[in-house]
Amino acid sequence: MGLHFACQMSFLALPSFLFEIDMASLKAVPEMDAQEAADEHARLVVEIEGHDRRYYQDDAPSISDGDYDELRKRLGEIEERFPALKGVASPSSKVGAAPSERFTKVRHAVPMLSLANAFADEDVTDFLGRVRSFLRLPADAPLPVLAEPKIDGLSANLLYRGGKLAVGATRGDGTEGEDVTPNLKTIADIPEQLNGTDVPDTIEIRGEVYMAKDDFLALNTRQAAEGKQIFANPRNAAAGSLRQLDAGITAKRPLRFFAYGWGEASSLPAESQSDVVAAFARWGFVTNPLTRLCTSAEELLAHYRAIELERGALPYDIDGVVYKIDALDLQRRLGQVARSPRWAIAHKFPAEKATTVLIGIDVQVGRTGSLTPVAKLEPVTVGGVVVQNATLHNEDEIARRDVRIGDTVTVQRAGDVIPQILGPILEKRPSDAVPYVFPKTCPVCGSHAVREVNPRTGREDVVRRCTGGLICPAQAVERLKHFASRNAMDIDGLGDKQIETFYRDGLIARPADIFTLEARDARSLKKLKDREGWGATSVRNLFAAIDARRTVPLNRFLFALGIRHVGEITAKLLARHYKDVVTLQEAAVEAASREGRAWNDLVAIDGIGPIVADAVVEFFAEEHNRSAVEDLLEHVTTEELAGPVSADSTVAGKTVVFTGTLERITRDEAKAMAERLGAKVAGSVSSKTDLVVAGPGAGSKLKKASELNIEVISEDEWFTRVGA
DNA sequence: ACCCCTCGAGTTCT
DNA sequence: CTCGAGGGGT
Repeated sequence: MGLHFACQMSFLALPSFLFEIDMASLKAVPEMDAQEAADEHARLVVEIEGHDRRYYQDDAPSISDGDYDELRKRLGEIEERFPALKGVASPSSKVGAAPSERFTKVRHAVPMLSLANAFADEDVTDFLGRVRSFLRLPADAPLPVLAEPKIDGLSANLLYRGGKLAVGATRGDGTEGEDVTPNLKTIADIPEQLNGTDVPDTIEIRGEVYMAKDDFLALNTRQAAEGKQIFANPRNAAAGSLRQLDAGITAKRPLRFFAYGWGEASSLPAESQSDVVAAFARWGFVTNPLTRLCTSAEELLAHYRAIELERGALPYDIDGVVYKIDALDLQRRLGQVARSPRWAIAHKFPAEKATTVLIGIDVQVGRTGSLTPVAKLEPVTVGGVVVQNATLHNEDEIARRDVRIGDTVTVQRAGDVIPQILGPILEKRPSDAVPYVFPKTCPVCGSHAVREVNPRTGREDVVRRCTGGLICPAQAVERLKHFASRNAMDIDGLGDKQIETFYRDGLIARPADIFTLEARDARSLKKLKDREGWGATSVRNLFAAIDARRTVPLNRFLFALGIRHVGEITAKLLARHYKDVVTLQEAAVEAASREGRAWNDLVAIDGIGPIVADAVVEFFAEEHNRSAVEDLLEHVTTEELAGPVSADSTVAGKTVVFTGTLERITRDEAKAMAERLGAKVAGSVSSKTDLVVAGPGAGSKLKKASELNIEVISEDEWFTRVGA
């Protein structure tokens, strides 16, 4: 969706007010009038929900448990005095009796990870090679791998306590899903009670909820006959059926379940993936019959091809084959990278392709000024979804593929999600089609758009950027969206749509304007609540959401500024090193001269090199950026980044350096292990290092450690210390 | 001087 | 999710 602005939009200078909220001592509840109570209630709801989200989803609570309890208590008091405020919108309804309109969120005890993908045979052999080298297994050592079809459904997590189904949830974002227990209980393949002598006290069973193909067709026939919604494919039908608020409806839908894995478990009935899954079958689950234990790459690939041949004849949809290292001790040693395990991979079937006509190319302007071409396509169904847009990435990509407007092009959904344009079908090219000429000026503000030259490589950057900066309305809007977005300032109710209209109407032009919105609205004749689509409640909620972010963790604030090359992680690094914005700004200004300590300090931070440091320096060198930050700080207080709240291991929060040859595990394993225990692994010894683990052959790092008086231990001592 | 991995930035659709 | 760039190690 492109932005459509009147091209010559004047840059709006908005009055900036000093604004202070009256955070004076809270009134005793009985003295409040209904309006005050409603206001405070709304404010508390937003604040509590924000904390909940940070706690459950981001794993980064920003207040103490005690303070959080205070907020909940205050909310309870107000609701007791003004029961009308107890609504579905209140987080208190989660613990209260009122049934929520949505499903309750459930946090998975062990996150539900996603799998890395393999598309070619080579990716599979690479995977096995990586596993062997990570584990230091010789090429001829046996390495059993379990292969099973990847069912195209939705994964679910079933928590059994004492053998009884306690909670069933969807995968959600992997960390937190929705509680759909009553719905899952209607599925015949899901036992409510597990039978067996080796059933653990507590175990989370994981598997796939799906709908068989013929059941899906029958359901659609029935739905059509009753004039109800028909589903695009079995997966959508399964998802729609599972997420019914009325479990009675789910019961009438022919859902099935294959068990294939587990999350938290108080104990396990076996020491290999295949044996544990076999135990699931004994306990009463259905497991997939095409599961096979293989011992070589050839065998895995043969099984893949066998399944691929049988694919059409199978009673359910599948989109690939999953390979899992069978031995659980090896799985544990392999651990995980980012959010997928290193011991499993999904070998996908080739993506479905379709052809359609390229009817146009839009150019979007990003917050950094980047011009991104987006293909406008004649709508076409690919993999069960109608695709109308597809990114063309950049200028070079269009030239490389030589796609022209009017061309018939091949489209596929890569990794099953993002549509990709593979290229034109030349035989179908209209005779008058001309090569696409990428605009050299910004389509929104008309400024020159240039490809910067990378100072390191001397090569041109792939992206062309609008040089309009401040005067480009598209950039201004995108920056504001970024500022308010969930991982940045996280201002609820100030979404993309709102920002676009507020900007267009001159209400918000710069970040600081967000925080003066309420005060200006109070004086304005044209009130927000009179705008179309707005009411008194939504305005109150918005102001409450804004107020809730008048204090934010420094890392969020820095990320929100949108400094080039400073994303979430780098913002955290900066926040950890400089305890407030002013300190960072002073350091950046000082570093501009490259004399004195400031520049060296900046580049010394692990993860920050000259390019990133330069971006920070340049940001604060701009007068308008400094004044934007200054104005923001009139309204926003930053707080220090809370230290990593991690496992109570002895090395949690410590910075560890591994050096020399490690004999029991590889370097990668050591790093993964330390990180699992909440430690930060650094590459070189500095004053920030807490612990050095040295193997034989350690050299300069060991010397440096003793100079700095840092504790050095051996690999064996490391294992003792972390209790492994 | 390269190679690998992580991070940033941009994107689609339900 | 994917691509390219940046950082850091070899």
